[in-house]
Amino acid sequence: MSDRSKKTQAAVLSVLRGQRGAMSAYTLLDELRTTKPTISAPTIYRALAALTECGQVHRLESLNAFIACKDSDRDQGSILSICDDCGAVEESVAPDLLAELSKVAGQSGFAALRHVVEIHGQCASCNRGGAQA
Amino acid sequence: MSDRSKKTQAAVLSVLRGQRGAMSAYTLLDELRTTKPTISAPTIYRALAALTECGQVHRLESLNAFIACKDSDRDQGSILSICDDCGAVEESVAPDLLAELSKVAGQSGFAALRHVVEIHGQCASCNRGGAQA
DNA sequence: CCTCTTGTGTTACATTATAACGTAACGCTA
DNA sequence: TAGCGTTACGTTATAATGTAACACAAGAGG
Repeated sequence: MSDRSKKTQAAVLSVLRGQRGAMSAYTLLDELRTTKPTISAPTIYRALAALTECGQVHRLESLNAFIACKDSDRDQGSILSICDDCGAVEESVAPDLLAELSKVAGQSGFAALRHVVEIHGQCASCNRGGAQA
Repeated sequence: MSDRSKKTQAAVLSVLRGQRGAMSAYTLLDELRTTKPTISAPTIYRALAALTECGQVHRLESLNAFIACKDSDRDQGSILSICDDCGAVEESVAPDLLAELSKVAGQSGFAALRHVVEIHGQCASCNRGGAQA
């Protein structure tokens, strides 16, 4: 993961950080191609995999999209709140709750390794302001 | 949703019920084509949408796959435990926990409408038996 | 039987994701 | 800086997932 890959990852991260919401891999690709026309889908996916692995990027499973991790909640499972109106995503950290989830699943002997917790709804401003279709 | 659609949905549900784990839409399609060769992807997706809507089928967002709802926990959000080794999926119901999740997200004014809670790990038998790659 | 509604099949395509492989860049050692 | 091994990249190709649009057919109701 030496240097070139770090540069790719940095570029990816930089684009993601410049977005208010989540981006699909191909939107990201289009964006990156404006500055680096030869970049390809596999490269993007490799970078995203590495960034997700080390907790700097979250994959939104329910959107097939990606977002830069805002806080330093690396390696702690996050709770992601997704506004279905404006696309904004908030991160929350609540290790106790995730532990509770593991416990519920564990009642049958299930050993939890990774939590996917995504909450769809309306963010504060969309909720207040009424529908912003 | 009259009659024909119910038959399609019943067929889809029947196939899903015959599976131990989750199925992708296209696996389902292949399966259904053994008895009804003309059935098409859009039809499958329409049926899955209706069944998901009314709580008889769960969509596994992190797998892009579907599974029949086992219990009568309709319309209550489910916690889905997915065994990464054998593909088995367990459902748990814990309304209190989902409410807690809503509360955590709600701290910023977010209004939760739908919870996606999927836990990856190992089921009891895979965990006990060691890796069954 | 005729018509209206509704779901279907078809076609076509968009979107998301990855396998495979040769090559170019890098990093190290001397 | 030359040589060499490693690693990530670009390319190509394709797999997998999902949906828009539209004409047609099946069933419901008069």
